[in-house]
Amino acid sequence: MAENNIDATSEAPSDFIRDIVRGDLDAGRHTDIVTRFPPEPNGYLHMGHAKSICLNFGLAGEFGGRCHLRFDDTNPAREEQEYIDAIMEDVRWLGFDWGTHLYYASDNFEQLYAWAEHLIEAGKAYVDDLSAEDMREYRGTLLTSGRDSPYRTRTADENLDLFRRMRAGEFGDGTRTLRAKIDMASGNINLRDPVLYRILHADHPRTHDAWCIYPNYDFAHGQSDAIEGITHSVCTLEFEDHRPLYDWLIENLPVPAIPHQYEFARLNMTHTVLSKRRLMELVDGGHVTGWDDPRMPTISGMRRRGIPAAAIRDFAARIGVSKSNAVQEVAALDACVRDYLNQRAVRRMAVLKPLKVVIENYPEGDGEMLDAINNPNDESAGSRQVPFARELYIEADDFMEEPPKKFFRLGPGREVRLRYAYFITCTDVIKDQAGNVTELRCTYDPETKGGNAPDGRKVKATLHWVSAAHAADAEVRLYDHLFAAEEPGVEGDYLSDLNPDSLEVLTGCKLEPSLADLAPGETVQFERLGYFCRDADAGVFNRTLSLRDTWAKAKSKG
RNA sequence: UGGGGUGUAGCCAAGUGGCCUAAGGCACCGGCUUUUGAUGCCGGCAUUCGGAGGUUCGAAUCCUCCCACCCCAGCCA
Repeated sequence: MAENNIDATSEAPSDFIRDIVRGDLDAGRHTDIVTRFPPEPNGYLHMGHAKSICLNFGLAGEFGGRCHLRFDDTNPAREEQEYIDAIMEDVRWLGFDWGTHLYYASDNFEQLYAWAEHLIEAGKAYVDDLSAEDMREYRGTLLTSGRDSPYRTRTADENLDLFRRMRAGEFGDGTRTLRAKIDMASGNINLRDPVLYRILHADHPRTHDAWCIYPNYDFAHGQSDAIEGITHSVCTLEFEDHRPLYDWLIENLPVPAIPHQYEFARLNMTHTVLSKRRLMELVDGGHVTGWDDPRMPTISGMRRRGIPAAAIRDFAARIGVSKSNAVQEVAALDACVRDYLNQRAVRRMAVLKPLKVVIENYPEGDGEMLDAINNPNDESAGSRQVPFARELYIEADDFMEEPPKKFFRLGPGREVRLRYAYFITCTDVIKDQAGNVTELRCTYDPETKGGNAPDGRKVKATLHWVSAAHAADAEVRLYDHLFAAEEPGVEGDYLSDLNPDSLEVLTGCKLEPSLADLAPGETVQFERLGYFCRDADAGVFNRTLSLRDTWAKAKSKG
């Protein structure tokens, strides 16, 4: 999969954000657009972030602008270097490049501080001594307006003095804040004198102990946008009512540029959760093996699971961007993964639940090498040699002693094709004491080498197989939805919706020899089964996704 | 009468007064092809756009009222 960067969807997406950008460009409001992806380094990136990354970098790419990667690192209490590193790796893996435009909100701390003093001098910000509890009380409620803090009328000089002493470390955490002086009666709670700075004696991953006061999101984000020259600051819907504050700060500060904020609906998907808080709980609670557990909707989890970056990009393009709260079915993502892998993944044979087969009329000894096509959808993928011999393994599910009418695989007396090999007929069924089928005795027709009968004889099924003597052993991990419920947590605790069968570990699986040298991280198709990815853990394969299986569906319907 | 949003098929989503008796994708249902019961191909799938009124020759698109759902009361982002 070297050409992971080629997207399946070629048409340029159209949505309200792109309409706005196009309009701004056409009207000459901007000659170049600049966007940004602004993660807080307090966790790993997930599918929801992927949607945002594709939007922001996509916009820059489509309209000839650029997209910055900016860490919104204004809360040292929960940010870590580990997350910064992981985030950069994930964005790059997704296929995007921020070039030299890597920024940190913390790089702006000095400028932000100066702007805070500017607001104080203009009488538009004040130092408040209210405790968090009192401030909540003064803020009012959704239905009632708030009241002015008793400290709201301090003079600019007094505020300046206090604010400088806050920076100097004279006060303890939580004892004072810097607040914008806007309107305690506003219907928009974000405008009821929002906190701009808080005291936090904490070690910051980048500035360490240089500061003990930190700007919060509202004071850092828009101003960082202005400093970087961001033209379109795209965020999610929950920030919609922060926009008046965003604009108020931009208007009241001598910023070098005027950015604008636009909001779109965040991604929701069935059978999973997309919130850093919950994903963190799954990791900390040991419900998964880590942020990169293949069942996680994190970018690292999906990567380990074998999902190609191009499929994720295609998914982002297909679902579009809107303002309506929507829940995407995972099936839509699955379709993107299958589309991509069907075209690109090389085919191999592997038997997950082996059933031994002995071809009684086949000569004993080394056997022979047979030619097998690597990808019927891509001639350039070529072919390979697969060893065939007297003793083989076939999939246990491909045999039934008493096959029902619609089952057309192997059964006593039946003839089927072994892919790229021969037609075989089952002549005898060997069982153990308990009556379990342990081995099949078959005969083959030497005339059918390669898989076709010269007499035109047809067969109803083609089975995958592996030569017993040449097979490599492997552990294969089968994954299912992490959550059994479509929307975890709609009723009760979301953890109670965890799917107890989300992981099935199969050992003693038999692989064709070429699979032994597959590179970790590469996804291939196991014929008739699905797509599988070699894990970094040698000898382990993760199932990316099964193939569509109309037989299984028909069977379950009865 | 707190503020801000959203409502188009099972799930997404185009559409911005007349080529809309409403794109496209996913899902689903048929048929054909097939050395993967995969893939591919063909066909089906909203006389209707949250509801009710109104404006207009003409409305999913404009107006009014109503209904439903989502977000906001962190010194988180």
